[in-house]
Amino acid sequence: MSILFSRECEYALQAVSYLALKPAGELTSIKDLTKKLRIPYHFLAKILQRLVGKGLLISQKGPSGGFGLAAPAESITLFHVVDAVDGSDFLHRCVMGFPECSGKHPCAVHGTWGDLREKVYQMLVNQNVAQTAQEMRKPEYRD
Amino acid sequence: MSILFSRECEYALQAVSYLALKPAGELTSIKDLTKKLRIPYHFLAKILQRLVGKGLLISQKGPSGGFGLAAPAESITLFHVVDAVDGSDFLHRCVMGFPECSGKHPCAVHGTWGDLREKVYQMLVNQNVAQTAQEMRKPEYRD
DNA sequence: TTAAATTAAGACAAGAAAGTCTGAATAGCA
DNA sequence: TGCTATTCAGACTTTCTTGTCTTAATTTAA
Repeated sequence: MSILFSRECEYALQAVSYLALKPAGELTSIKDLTKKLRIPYHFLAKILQRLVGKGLLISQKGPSGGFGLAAPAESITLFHVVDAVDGSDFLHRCVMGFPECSGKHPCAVHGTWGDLREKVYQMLVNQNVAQTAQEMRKPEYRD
Repeated sequence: MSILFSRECEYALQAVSYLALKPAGELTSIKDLTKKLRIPYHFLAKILQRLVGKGLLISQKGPSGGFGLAAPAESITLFHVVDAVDGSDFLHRCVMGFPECSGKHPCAVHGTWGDLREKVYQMLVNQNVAQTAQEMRKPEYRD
């Protein structure tokens, strides 16, 4: 299966949301993150490094080092994260996989899916990680 | 990446749509199907066999054998095909991958995604393969 | 009854995604 | 300085998906 985003992308969304919960400037170690989220340590490390490379996160080595948002949480949308990890091809591909499907040669659900896809896009663009962070305040995520 | 359905599922949707174009009862060989759709022969064979197993298609061996729909095209929806191949987990999973996300502990986009997902479901249920078959009448798919 | 055309079945291979491990680099601190 | 905690980088492994191949079974028709 495969629900819109790769596992890596889902992890990225969760991790960035968690970081958005911390005061700006505070760094969080991978160890801390894996304790809250249930994401394999080394896999998460790789994902965070990639997000640093994309400019979404900053990092610092050494004791009291870790990762933090590179910009205010309000300014980072879910789409920024998705685009950095999975890219945005899903906004263009035919849902039935027809290579010929396009505005000129639409498949049977081209229009319907196009509308829905646009709404998914709006959802991702309108939601910033300060908002999704609220999720992490729930009891399931507390120490 | 991963746009909602697996490659196998996309191929299944295309193949069933193509079969829906033929008069009821007429059988189509794998060779014929691969000529129109650009799907690897043996992979398509495997997919068709699975659809026979699921009761969506019928098959017959030997010369002039092949595959055909097991029911009237109007009665087979896209959802029947998707469910047979990929299952319907995508109707339940959290789009951000939070294991805890549910009606009781919704994530930030739980509601928004729930609405969109329901619309995707409606799209699949309301579209039968007689309708999607029309797509295949277009010049790109003619001999 | 034999030959040809087809599906059936399942082992195998290649590729991609997910996850693991190790060693190096860096930073803080005693 | 040297110790420790951390990220960085990349090779490696495992698992899943996608695709290929081979052989058997079935059907039709000459």
